[in-house]
Amino acid sequence: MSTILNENLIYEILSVVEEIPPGNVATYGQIARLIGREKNARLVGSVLKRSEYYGSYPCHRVVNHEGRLAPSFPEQKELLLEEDVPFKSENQVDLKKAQWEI
DNA sequence: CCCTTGACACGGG
DNA sequence: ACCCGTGCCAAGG
Repeated sequence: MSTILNENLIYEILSVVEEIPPGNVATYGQIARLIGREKNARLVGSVLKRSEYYGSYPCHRVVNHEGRLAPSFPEQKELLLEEDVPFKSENQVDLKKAQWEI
């Protein structure tokens, strides 16, 4: 009963992440808005941090509102480059070109 | 129940 | 571009 919120959140967040097309990225805030929780961007991050526990999701396609990559996720850059995601600088995605448009 | 954490966001300087 | 303060809120201790 009391864990339903947690489970719903994880499900909603991961099902949005799953829909990000290859070659595009979404921001934490964008995902939060898409699930109707605009102010919960930090929560999106903490779910993705342990997303491996829930299965295989393209969590490398999620960056912050500046296009910066996630700390403690060294493989992220290579995974994005493999999909030809455009970078603006060494560790910053070009959001103008790469952000997922709904 | 209170306190701290945090893969965030946003506005200022 | 960088650093800082503030707001945010579920989760974990």
